[in-house]
Amino acid sequence: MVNSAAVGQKRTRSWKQDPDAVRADILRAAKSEFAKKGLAGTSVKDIADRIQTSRRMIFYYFGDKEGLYRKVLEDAYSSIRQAEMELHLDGLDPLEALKRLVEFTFDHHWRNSDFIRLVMGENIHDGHYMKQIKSMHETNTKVIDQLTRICNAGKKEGRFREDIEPLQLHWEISALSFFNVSNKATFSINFGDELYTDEGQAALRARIVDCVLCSVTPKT
Amino acid sequence: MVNSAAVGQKRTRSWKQDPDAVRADILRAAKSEFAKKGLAGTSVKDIADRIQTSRRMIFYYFGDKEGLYRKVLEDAYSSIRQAEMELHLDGLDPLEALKRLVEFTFDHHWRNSDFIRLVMGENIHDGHYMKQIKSMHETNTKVIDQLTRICNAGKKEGRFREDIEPLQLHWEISALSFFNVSNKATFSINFGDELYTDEGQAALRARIVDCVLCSVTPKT
Amino acid sequence: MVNSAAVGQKRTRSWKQDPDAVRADILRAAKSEFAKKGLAGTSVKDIADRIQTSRRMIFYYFGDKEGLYRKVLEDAYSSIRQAEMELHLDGLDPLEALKRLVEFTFDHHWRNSDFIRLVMGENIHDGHYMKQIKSMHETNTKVIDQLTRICNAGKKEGRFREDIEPLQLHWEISALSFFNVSNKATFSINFGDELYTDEGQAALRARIVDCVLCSVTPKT
Amino acid sequence: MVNSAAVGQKRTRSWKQDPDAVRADILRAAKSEFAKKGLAGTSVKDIADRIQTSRRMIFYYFGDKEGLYRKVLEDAYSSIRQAEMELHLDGLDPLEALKRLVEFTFDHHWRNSDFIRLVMGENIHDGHYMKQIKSMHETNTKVIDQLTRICNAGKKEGRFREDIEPLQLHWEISALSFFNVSNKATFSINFGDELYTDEGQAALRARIVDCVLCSVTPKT
DNA sequence: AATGAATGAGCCTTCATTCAT
DNA sequence: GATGAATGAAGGCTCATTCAT
Repeated sequence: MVNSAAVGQKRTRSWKQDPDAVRADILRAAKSEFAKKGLAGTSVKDIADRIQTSRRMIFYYFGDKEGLYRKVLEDAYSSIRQAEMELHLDGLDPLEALKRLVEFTFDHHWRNSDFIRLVMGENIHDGHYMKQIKSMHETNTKVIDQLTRICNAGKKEGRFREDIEPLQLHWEISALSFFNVSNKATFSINFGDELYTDEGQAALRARIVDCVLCSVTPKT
Repeated sequence: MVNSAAVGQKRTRSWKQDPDAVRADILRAAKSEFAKKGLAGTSVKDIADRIQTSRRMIFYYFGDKEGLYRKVLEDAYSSIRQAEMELHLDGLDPLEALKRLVEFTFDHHWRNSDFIRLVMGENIHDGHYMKQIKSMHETNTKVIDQLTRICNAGKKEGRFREDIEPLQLHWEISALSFFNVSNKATFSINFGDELYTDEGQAALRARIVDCVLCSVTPKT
Repeated sequence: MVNSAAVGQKRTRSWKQDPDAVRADILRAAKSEFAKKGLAGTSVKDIADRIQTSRRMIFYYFGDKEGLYRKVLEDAYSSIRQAEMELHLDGLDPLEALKRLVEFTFDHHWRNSDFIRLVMGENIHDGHYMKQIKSMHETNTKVIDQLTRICNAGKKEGRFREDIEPLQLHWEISALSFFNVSNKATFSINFGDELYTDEGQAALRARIVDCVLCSVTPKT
Repeated sequence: MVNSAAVGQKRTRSWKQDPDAVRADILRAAKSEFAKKGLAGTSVKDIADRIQTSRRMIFYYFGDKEGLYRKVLEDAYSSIRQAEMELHLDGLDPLEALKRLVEFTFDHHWRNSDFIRLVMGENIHDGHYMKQIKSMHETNTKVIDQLTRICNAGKKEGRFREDIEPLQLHWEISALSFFNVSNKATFSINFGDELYTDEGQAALRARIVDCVLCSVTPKT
């Protein structure tokens, strides 16, 4: 019982090791665990047990638990931002561009709930670990730049209200898309899960597109 | 001397205890700790050390750590819902009522960040502990009922779109108000804190009121 | 094998626990282990295994390994100094008093080799932990005061050289008595153990008494 | 980046290696580390990190940690003994020869505190590792032979007491010279550092020369 | 009603060392 | 001759919890 886990299972892979593959394995498992249980709630053993590696390897590659966590966080953010950049919205009709951005964000967050949970965890820690990641600020300004271009185009055409702030707009889109995933559990418990069925999500998606577009449109 | 901290867990108050006061103290400290560090990240010792009580008392009054956590969660929710009920919106102009509800929710979440964090924690656990609290569902339907009355009044007057769903509307108000608090840390790190100054919050508040009202208003 | 130590032996004492006895047990075992293997070389498990206690108790009573070490060190010093104070040398003939002090120190160090080893360990750490013990300096000045009184009496009678410094004298007595114990092992290996037989020690004892007395006596 | 320190163990020198230079580097670093922290207190990583080598190299050249420690110990002793042999005392006036030997030992120990600390460490281990070094006994008898010649000369001239034992005399000289370095830290803490200033050391040096010479001189 | 003492299980981390080329 | 990758075992310490009064 005591030693069943420690001695019972030998778990060295027989196939020749590829360090990068091991690192990637660890990162994948860690992302999932940290997302599900937070930094404090996840034990290094939980992560090691998910893949064919010993706990020792995690420290070998990432120094310590927090180092691993930081790397997970960094990777998660950068892949999100990269995806955002792959939308090519410049040149589109401003309202259409905005619509696509909202839809993309909504869908993307929905498909990347691990990322959302990671961010929730960070907010519980007041962003303690994110502050330590240098690349963060730089990466994130790009998304605002993109939105600024859309707003400027929209304002020039008179299709956007003059007082629209790109940062506020990003906040609004994020809020609606983020909350949809972040609070799924408690919202379902409190109010039933009708918003989280396929139809519910489709309706919600349409609604928030509507809401955002409406909010930027000048009142006649 | 060396071990004063270690054995010092027993440093209890000398003055005669009031059981209810001790319970309340524990709950207060626990709420703050759980909010700040989550269930897993908080140790019973952290809580005991904040007040003049021994760890032992926590088990005495609440059975175990999860029991305490559940109680904290339950109390937090019920006090939030109670506040919502103290708004007397019936009879008001529907748009005015809605405006007040949005403003109230926004302000209330802002002032109760511990509650927000607790809810975030629960969502990380998929609402595991909230499911165990019986009173939850019942309490929460009231807020929907309230909104339903507002919507019905609004639709009757032709001031609200016919396709407005109270549940979606609650979701929308919640999303905007919740995210404002829940993601303050990461949003600030990523985009600066201009949205979180007094002016920034005032602007945001006005904006989401505008956004919600706009989204329920029939298009001309 | 792995679990034989961990699971095999249940080691709760059946007789009612006396906290002070447990503390004392731990301190005794720790003194012996730290003396034998130094701070780094001793594992908390080594100490716990010597007595009928779990590793956990050591942390319960002493906070951490260093806290225990500090306490061991403090106790060792204070009991040595206390013994020194129980010699009543005032009023004796100064040379006789000095002789007795040398003999006492020599014998006492010999009988308390754990103390000597503890001090050696501290010196390897540059006295790092001893510096943290407040009581040290105060306790130790007493032994110099005692020696000062002897010197003053001796000088007044013209039996001690005028240039004798009590601190140097203490250093000299300590050096000879300390080294006898501290370097027993290496000295034996290098030069045989004839100095460490009963006869060898008796001769050495006589010799250092002679040496010290000779060194304080005025040259004719 | 995060794990640069952890995986960074491999940061070896890029320039073509000279095996002897690497060995010497390792030995130098190891001597310093073992002296400062003892065998148990020193980790192989500590040593590797001081020089531009991987932990791996230490095992490559020295087999294991204890092998390295033994080599350090052996080298330290042999270089000390070698220095002692380079004094050419034969033919000098016996008292002068003895004086020079005392002064040399005192000075030499003072300048080689790492050696002293290594010996302290060995004594804590009861000379466990020194016993395994074959060359030890042989090397060390030389120093006694030297002293025997001095004593014989002195006795023949009637300038030394007849009962002086060279081994005891060596012990005495060693004790005073060794303790001066070995217990510097604790002595300073307990009694202030006046003995360890330049003046203090000069006075002490003179005093122990005096003490040793006095102790071998026949009483008139 | 309240508490001091005690504890098994588990935590993250570091250790010296070896495998495999 | 030299090295990057990997590892079993043990390290100190903290955890939520219960025993016994």
